[in-house]
Amino acid sequence: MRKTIERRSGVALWRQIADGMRLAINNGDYDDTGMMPSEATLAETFGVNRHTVRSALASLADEGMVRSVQGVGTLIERRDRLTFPISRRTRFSQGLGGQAKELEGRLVHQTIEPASPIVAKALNLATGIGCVRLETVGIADGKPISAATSYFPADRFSMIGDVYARTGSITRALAELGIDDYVRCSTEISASHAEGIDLRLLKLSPGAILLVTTSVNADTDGRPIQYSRSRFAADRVRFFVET
Amino acid sequence: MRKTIERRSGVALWRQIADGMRLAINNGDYDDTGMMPSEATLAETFGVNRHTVRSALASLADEGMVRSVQGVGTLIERRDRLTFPISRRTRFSQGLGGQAKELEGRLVHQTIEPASPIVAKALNLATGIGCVRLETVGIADGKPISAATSYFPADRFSMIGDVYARTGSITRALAELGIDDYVRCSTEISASHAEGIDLRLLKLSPGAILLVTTSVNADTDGRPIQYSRSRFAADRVRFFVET
DNA sequence: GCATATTTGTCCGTATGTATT
DNA sequence: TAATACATACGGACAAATATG
Repeated sequence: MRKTIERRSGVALWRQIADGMRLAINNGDYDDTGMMPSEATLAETFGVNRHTVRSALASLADEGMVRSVQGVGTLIERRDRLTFPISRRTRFSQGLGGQAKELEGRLVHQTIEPASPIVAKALNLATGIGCVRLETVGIADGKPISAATSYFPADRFSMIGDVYARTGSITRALAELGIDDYVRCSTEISASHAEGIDLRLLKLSPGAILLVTTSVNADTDGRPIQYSRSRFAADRVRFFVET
Repeated sequence: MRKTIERRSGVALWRQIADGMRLAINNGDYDDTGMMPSEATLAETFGVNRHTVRSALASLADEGMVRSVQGVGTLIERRDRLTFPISRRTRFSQGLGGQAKELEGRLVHQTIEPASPIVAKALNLATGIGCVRLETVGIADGKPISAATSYFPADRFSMIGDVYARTGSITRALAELGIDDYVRCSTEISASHAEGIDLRLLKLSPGAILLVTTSVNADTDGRPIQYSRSRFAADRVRFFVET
């Protein structure tokens, strides 16, 4: 199978090749052997010089995806894409049963600020009403999966940052604050290149892709309680919508 | 607002900047004036030379996003990210009401082939049963939005390729073949870099992002009739899930 | 019409990164 | 490892088109 590599496109050949190989690995293309083809074979496949393939493999090795062993070949170290169900009952920490051994939510930052027009509309508040903003990172088996910015009405949830920091879960934090149950109203999904702080929070390399969800959760009375924008490392997750 | 541009990352600065500006345009950041800031301002914002900004703008002009006029500035020509609802009633040609003037489905290729294990499982058939495979492209206002590979059981839908080629719509093609109504059972969503034929079909440049959906449609009796893998140009669409 | 500031377009040269042989 | 070719990025200077008062 001959891959398409474009020159003079503003993307270095080695990066295009690295992206292609990462895709193939996550796709399970090399699952039978657990190894990459030889550098010579890859160079032939992509139609480039072996040096260029080596640059691509070095980049993948850098992010822990593969490991090259002299005299043996290039071993695949990691291949995993978690499946997140999206439904009325969507929670970060549930629905992943068995897919990850350890789940953790970490509070990066919290502030109280007046609601912007967008946040106000989503939470059904007047613009300028105080909101708690949480910056959080979701971690599965020690690997950062998502970075999220969440807004809660400050009148009802002024303490949620502290509780979340202690419990590591929005669901548990809301439970302590009297919300036994809540539902996902809507989810908007898009994709973009990772930028700025997300590169660092999610330990991504430039050019990496984010799956971005914008969602609203409401209590059982239908009152909005949380507006979030979550950025998922696209090569680690997929979403599943049952309709 | 200072954007993060990474050097020595394997992605040319002008491309990172072009991607950032495309994102901002689609995000509506410049809607008040309908123009980009001056090249000098952009160069300052991104912390690069004006020539580099010009390369990025040239690339955006190339894809019809902006148009530069000497002495005036750089005008925004197009700003569009279609919102696709995902629900039990998901169809390409519906739910886009008003978002695009002209919608079209084009048949690229069709074959009849035995069902692979994955296709067979999705369509609830035995492996090896004949299936019609359609390669299609969805076009809105003359711009390719999605490329899709669809499988239908050949016994019931052997003619669907021809009907689709004539009608330009899966829904209408199924209607002619006796399926008045059908529902979306499940949708899986992921994202990856565009590769190979998708670059050409969707007229994308390397490094572009795809939103990939894998879905199953069934008739009203619950029998699966269509299994599809659709690749959407991520900078032209978003998905919306109501739950 | 005129002068001036602003903005894009084009040219020069130089240094560095990328890819091949 | 070295030599080569090309793409990328920067800096500066000036021309051409447009907007403003």
